[in-house]
Amino acid sequence: MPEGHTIHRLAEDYAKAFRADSSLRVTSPQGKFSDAAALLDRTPLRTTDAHGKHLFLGFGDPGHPEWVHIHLGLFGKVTFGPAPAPPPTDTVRLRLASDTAYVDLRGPTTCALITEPEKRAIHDRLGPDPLRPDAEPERAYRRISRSRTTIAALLMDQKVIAGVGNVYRAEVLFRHGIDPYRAGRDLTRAEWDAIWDDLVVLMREGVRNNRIDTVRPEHTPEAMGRPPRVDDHGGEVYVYRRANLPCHICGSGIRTVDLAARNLFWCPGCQRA
DNA sequence: CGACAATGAAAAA
DNA sequence: TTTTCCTTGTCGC
Repeated sequence: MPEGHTIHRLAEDYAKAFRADSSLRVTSPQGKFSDAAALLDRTPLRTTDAHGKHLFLGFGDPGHPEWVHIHLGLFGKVTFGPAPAPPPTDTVRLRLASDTAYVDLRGPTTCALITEPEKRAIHDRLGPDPLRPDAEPERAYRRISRSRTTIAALLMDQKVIAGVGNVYRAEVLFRHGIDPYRAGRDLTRAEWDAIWDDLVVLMREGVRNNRIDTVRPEHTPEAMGRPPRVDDHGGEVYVYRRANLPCHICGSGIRTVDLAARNLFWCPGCQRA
C-alpha cells in the first residue's frame, strides 16, 4: 500500500527479481492488459524507475524504450513469490514470471504501456520527490510560499511534492509541530527545509524497511514503557489513525477530520498555529 | 452476505 | 465538490 516509499521499494524489488532475465513471461490473467502483455512477453526487463507514487518498468532497447506505467492508487497491491507461480486469480492485472520468481499486480489505478515522451510528461507534472537524488526542494517551496491553501492539502498535492501520502503528511507535520491548517505561504523557508530534510530521512528508512516508522527513538514503546502498536499496517507513528487516543508526548486527544475525502490526524496540543 | 473502510487521484458536474 | 475506478479484509447481522 502505497506512499512513495512503497513505490521506490517496488522499483528495486522488480529489478532485483527480473532485470535482464530472458526467461521472463508477461501475462495479464485478468485480461485488461493482455495486448501489451503479449507485446512484452519474453522480452527482458531492462530497468525500473519511480517518481512519487508512479512506478515505471522499462522494456525494449535503450534507443526505443517502452515503459509499463503503474500507479497503485488506494487499493493496488503487488505480491512477489518464488517460482513456480501459483495459478493466478482473476484479478491479477499483470504477472511477471521467470524461472525463479513471479510477481502479481492487482487493483492498480493505472497499468499502461507508454512511450518515453509520455513518461517524461508524467515526470514533468510531478513535484520533487524526496527519494530522488535529482529532487529540488526549492521548487516545492516556491509553490507553497505563494499558496493560501493549507499545508495539509499542499503536502498531498503531487504537483507540489511527489510521494507524500496521508501517513507521511500527518506524521511529518506532527514531528515539526506544525498546525495542519496553516497556509502554505505562512511557512518559513527554514520550516520547509526542515520538513523536506526530515521526509528524505523518513522515506529512505521507509524504503529500507518497507513500512512507515516516524517515532523518534526516545518515544518508542520500549523507551516509554508502553505496549508496541498493534495495527494492520505496521509501523510506529505519532498521530496517524490514532483518533481520540492520547498523544505520546503531551497527552492531548489526537484529533481527526475529513479533509478532501481523506482523514487528517493531528495533535491539537503539539501542533499549534 | 452486505456495509464499510483503506497509505489515491482523475473525471465529471 | 462529487462521482468514479480499482480490490480486499473486517465487522456486524
